[in-house]
Amino acid sequence: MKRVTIKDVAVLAGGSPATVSRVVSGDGQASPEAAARVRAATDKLGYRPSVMARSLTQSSTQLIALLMGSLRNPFDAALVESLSAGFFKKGKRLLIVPADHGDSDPGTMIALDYQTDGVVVAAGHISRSDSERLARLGIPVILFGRMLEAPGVDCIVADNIEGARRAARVFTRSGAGRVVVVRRERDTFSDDERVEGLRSALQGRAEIEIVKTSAGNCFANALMLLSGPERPDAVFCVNDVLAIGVLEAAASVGLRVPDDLSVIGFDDIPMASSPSYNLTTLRLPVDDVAGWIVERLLRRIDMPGLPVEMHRVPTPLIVRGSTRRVVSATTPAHDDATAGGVPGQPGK
Amino acid sequence: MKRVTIKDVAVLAGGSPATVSRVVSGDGQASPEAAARVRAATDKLGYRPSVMARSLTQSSTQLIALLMGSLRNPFDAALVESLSAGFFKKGKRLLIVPADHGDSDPGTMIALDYQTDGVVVAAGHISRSDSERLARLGIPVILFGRMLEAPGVDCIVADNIEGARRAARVFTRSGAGRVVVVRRERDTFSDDERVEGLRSALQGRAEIEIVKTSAGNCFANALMLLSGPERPDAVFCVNDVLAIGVLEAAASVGLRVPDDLSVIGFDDIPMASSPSYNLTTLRLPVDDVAGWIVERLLRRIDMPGLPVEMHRVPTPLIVRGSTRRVVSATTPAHDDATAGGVPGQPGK
DNA sequence: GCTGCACGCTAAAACGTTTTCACGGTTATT
DNA sequence: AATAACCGTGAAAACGTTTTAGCGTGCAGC
Repeated sequence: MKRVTIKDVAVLAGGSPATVSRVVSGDGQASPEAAARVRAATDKLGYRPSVMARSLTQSSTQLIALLMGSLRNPFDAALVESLSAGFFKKGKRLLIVPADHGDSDPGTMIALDYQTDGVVVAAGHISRSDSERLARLGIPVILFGRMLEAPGVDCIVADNIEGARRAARVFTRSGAGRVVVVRRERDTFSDDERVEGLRSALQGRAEIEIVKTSAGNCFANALMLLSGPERPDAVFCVNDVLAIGVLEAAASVGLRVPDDLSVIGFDDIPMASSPSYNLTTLRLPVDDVAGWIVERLLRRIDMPGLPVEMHRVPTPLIVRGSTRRVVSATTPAHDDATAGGVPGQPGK
Repeated sequence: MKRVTIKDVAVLAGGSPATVSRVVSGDGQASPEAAARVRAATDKLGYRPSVMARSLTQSSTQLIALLMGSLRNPFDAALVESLSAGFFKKGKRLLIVPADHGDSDPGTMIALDYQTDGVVVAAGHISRSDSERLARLGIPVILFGRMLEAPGVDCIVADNIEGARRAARVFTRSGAGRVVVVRRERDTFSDDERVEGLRSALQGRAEIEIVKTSAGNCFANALMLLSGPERPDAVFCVNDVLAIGVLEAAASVGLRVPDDLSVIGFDDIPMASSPSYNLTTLRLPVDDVAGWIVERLLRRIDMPGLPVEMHRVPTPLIVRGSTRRVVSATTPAHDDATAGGVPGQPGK
């Protein structure tokens, strides 16, 4: 019922709390006999130091706040899983903060309340002023999916523009004249970059229309789009979930993919490679992203003075069955539609 | 750089730390003027009480440990999201502990280290001895997906047996003679119940074969199964992800669903209702599960003496296109294949 | 005009650690 | 042989809160 404290261990081991502390932390020096006695006592009592008490005297709580939004998109779920495993291995614990609601405050507050060692914004949002406030208090922040220039804030973002360009090249090469871009309702940094990248690469070569939709309504919207009079030749979706909605709508109205319609997504979630979708997409490698975040945050916690880093993670084009294979005899040299390498499957 | 403490507020407000504490906690009495001065000071300094320090004197840390395994299955991801939102609304924070590796220790340890107010085992595992240890220390535990009789441990489990029976009824009614059960490689409490429920309901009416597979290999295994000489008439899968693998294999070998093959899954993940799968399944209502867990854990934290509760959540059959519609003229009375009600769609 | 009481507040103890400081006792250096 | 360096240890301070005990003050009741 009552917690076993360092004092209990001390009296059982016949020493002082200081000695016990030194033994369990492993740092300080203690005589072999004392250490043995302490060790025996801790084992017998099942003693575990209180992180709460420890973090009073030391600065670190070993806690990382993870701002996350919805996990409905499998990519986000995978990212959270990968982050959680990565940090856990390094002895850091994740405090999860739902950041759905656009308000950025909760994350900041919790980071302060719990004296978090760092903050990761995985699928949520945080305002500039909040991140600056955290940085001022010496709490490092890592942003995923958004560039924000602020002291102490590192960013990691997919190479959206180059990815979108690769998609554009696939489209133009197969002679698409009408291209539709499907994006989420809320404008995000990454989505903006993706459509802007596509638009700039398609400049003049194709007519572009932009459709905004939620994941839930994507099927219905795509249905309307594809059965309308001005049917597109190609659809670029800002993520795979939307792309799958489009594929389903296409199947539903009897359009053949890729003959009648090309579709390209973004992320390369496991579902994208399932036989019934077989979606061409730009891969956003989850484990690379998570790995970078973990490593970078730990390094910055170690040395807070580090200059900020803006990391772009490459987005290789994964060619599957939702786009036409081009025979690549027509176009002369710079054939890099399949560039970027295809390093293994997304899942394990 | 330096944390603003209650003392800083006290000197600025011209009072003592005790007064400040009483004002911010709202509990104690303080004169209106003093309260105003304190309030002004906290605002000006941006003071936030340290949860760490607070939990030294009080018992509660407002932390809940969440043991979770992989989030690859959308159901698990949705559960974590729902739990996180639910607890957050109640002022509790979630500490996530990856419990993939079968070892149960990490969760227990972390619960102790951080003096967690409670533990939720969402998609992981915890041993009997560990949960008993936690209970002995006054840390409530809630188990999802597994029944474990231990003091202080509440359990919530899907009504697997009744669900499986409903599936069995659909199969027998459409005259299935060969039924295959697809389950995960690792035996879990829920999976055991599901196959046992099906088996007992099918007793003598059909030949049953059991196949174990991982989600990743499900497609390949189903391919072999369906193209073999003794093709089944119906497949019952222990979750929707597996069922979708089977559906894809069926499509791939040219089997028509439901004419040549009936398929039933479990969970009712959003994907199951997508037009290309249209999977008949047993719904496991995520938000109900999460809601019960949140409410139950909070109540038990409030009053630790509560008798343990074993909750079964109903699993209504959701009839879609992967099973044959029976005209229900043949069978006499107890036609409850579609019983249990169909309360709305799974996602929002 | 005392006693008693409620009120507003402060000083100090407590929570469970880590860490600094000091103190003997060895052992090494001259 | 004296001094220095070192090692193992314990007492005590510190971390930022909450809470208990106590201390004046002013007001009502006798």
